Amino acid sequence: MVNAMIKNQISLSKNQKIVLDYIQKIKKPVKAYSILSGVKKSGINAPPQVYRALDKLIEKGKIHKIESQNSFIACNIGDCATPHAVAFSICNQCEIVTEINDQKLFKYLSDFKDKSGVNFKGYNLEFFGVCDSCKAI
Amino acid sequence: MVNAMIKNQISLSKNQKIVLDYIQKIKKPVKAYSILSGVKKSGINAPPQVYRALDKLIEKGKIHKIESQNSFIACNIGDCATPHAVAFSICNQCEIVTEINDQKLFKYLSDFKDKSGVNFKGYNLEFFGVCDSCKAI
DNA sequence: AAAATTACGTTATAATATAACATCAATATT
DNA sequence: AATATTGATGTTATATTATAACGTAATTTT
Ligand SMILES: [Zn+2]
Ligand SMILES: [Zn+2]
Ligand SMILES: [Zn+2]
Ligand SMILES: [Zn+2]
Repeated sequence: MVNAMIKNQISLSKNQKIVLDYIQKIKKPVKAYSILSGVKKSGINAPPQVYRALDKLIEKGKIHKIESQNSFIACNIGDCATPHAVAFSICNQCEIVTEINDQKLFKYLSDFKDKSGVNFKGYNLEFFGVCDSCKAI
Repeated sequence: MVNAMIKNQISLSKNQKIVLDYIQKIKKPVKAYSILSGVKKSGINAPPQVYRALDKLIEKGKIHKIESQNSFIACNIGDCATPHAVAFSICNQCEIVTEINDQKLFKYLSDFKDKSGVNFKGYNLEFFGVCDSCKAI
């Protein structure tokens, strides 16, 4: 069906919408159990409901997991075409996370080959430093 | 003291040695509670003893944490000068992890500046793909 | 030697994540 | 339309990962 392709790009289930709305509202990375607290009033009661929604939202490129923090953040690029090829900067002081959208960096990493010539489908890059706001203090 | 500099490079406490020996023996990434099981016979009884050793070994560049797996692996480069500037390849099928030692990649990442010109002290990069052995199957 | 720092041992608990199972809803297949 | 398949939900329980807190011991610095 023609509509299937269009629909697949955007269709989110009820719980997925609830969780995504919450994550997008919070501008910072947020942890699974904070999400659970935040969406209890919307009828989500238990961890599996949150984790299932998170998994699907990651697959669909709507959010990303910040591995070094076990936290989740809304995609800042808009439905990342490649949800497993992402880069972030993380402030060591305030722990704010910013998704990096740099085509040159993406190309460099996508083209990278290791010493045996193996090229990789995806990558997760987390930069650590001190953000401008924290530097100013 | 002059010896301090020399000593600091290598000195590990008793528990740190036990944990490092175990991780180096296992060639694959290993999880904290597997380490705990593996070193119980050496007199380490409880999680905090393992996690403390892990923290110090990371600081000292002897091991690295694979964030996407919550696992730990011995440094393959030899006391990484910058324990928080590391890159790995991870096979999606067998989950084997290889530390990448590529000066060009390191320079590229160390020199990287984001859009506001901020440069970062460290980074953690995990590439995902299929390793040669798994491709052969 | 005294003080300060680092490491150790132990108990308990916090925080993160998944297994398992029953049910419901939407979508394809016949 | 009935049936099969798939995806999503609700729920309980449990597994996995990690740290808090406290007292003691060893080591290093002054
Ligand atoms: Zn994104
Ligand atoms: Zn900051
Ligand atoms: Zn290393
Ligand atoms: Zn493999």
